Amino acid sequence: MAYTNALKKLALLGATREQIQISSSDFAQQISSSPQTASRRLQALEKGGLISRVFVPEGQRILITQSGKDALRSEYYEYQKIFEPAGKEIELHGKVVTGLGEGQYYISLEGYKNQFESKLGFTPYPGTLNLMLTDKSTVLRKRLDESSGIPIHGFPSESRTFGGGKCFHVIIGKTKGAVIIPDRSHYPNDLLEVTSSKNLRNALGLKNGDQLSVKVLL
Amino acid sequence: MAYTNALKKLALLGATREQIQISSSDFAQQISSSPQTASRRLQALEKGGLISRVFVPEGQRILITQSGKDALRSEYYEYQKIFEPAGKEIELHGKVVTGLGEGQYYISLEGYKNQFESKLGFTPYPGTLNLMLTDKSTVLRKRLDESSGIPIHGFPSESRTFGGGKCFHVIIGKTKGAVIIPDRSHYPNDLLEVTSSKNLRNALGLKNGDQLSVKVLL
DNA sequence: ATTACTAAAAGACGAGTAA
DNA sequence: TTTACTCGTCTTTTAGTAA
Repeated sequence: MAYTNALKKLALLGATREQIQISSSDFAQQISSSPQTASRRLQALEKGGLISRVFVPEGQRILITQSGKDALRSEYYEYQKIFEPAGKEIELHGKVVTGLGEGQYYISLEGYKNQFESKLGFTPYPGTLNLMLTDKSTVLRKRLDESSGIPIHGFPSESRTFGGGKCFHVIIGKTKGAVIIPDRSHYPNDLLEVTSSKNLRNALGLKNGDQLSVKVLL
Repeated sequence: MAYTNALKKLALLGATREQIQISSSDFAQQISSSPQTASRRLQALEKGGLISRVFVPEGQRILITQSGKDALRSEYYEYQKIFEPAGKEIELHGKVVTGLGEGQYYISLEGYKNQFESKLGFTPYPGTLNLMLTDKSTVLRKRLDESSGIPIHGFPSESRTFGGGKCFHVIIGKTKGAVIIPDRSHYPNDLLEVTSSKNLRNALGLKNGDQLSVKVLL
């Protein structure tokens, strides 16, 4: 994690999104160093797998790799933790959308329902409220991945095995509920599934497209 | 800015909010260094005015100063810029509140009105929509302080001088408008004043307490 | 136990140079 | 022009020691 500052500069130049073209001497100015040091930094970042490079006559084209982005993101999380009030809840914002209707099915299964009742303290209404998160909140939401939350265990049935997941207590205005995050690796990360003892759509008078913000308690 | 990592660690230990007690050797583990280096870092941070220290037999009590917090915040902003989509707009969220009624008065003054018309491209409705920002958005809003925005100049009148400020284009759902930020130093930073050509309350069917998110274009 | 000094070891830096 | 090597210098770190 020594060259994170150089990596940050590259990111600010847009290298998280697209290849940027830059020479060692240009980059030297960015990080206030000599071209030699700049060159060394880029070598080190490449060696560490944080960036990928292609050389062109005018310099090099640089793109930050996934693991580079991950490194930056974890730095970002640390600063978020510093400025997050109390550091114990995060606020997510999005608009109400129609879900896939899966929530209704899963929540009504005994294997899940019992766990929700004992671990969350309420019997979930059979049906979830789906929020399409804003870009900003999608980034924030990833912090839930880092937190263990309240684990919901999977269980086998006669025909198939139902996967596990985790949930978090959530407050929607004055209403209590929970966010459900399945362990499935390909779960869309801009979708937030919220459950409560009541039908949230009716209780809050929500319709598709309405904006809503929820406070997730870590 | 060399010891920003040590400062970050202190912040993560809670030293932005309260004095934390720590010894050099404890801190050494936090920053993966020897106690000597840890000690020197703390000295350097103190010398730089980023932290204040009180010595106790078991070690020292450390609190991050305002200028230390500022340094951290500007780091935070940089990471926000990286993960902000397109990096050109920020999303603020808050709830509708009743303003002081000042907006209505000021906007109708010729000296301001003419500037709004020429610089924003619309004639503002005499009256502003006031948003009480969430904690999260209050932090985000500070990025507007760093950006120059569209300057609104102050002007003298017969009786008094009217101060200047700046504004930013803003999108509320599908409606265009502008955020107005006066230069006054004691302007509350959790309040966002939004204007548009229409009466936003009526146009969007808003009432006090309603949640609303707006996209501010930097 | 601390903090913080001094001095040896390690590491990083930039100038010069080759490709 | 590049990138990236070597090499001498300077900075930073750690170990040891004192207070």
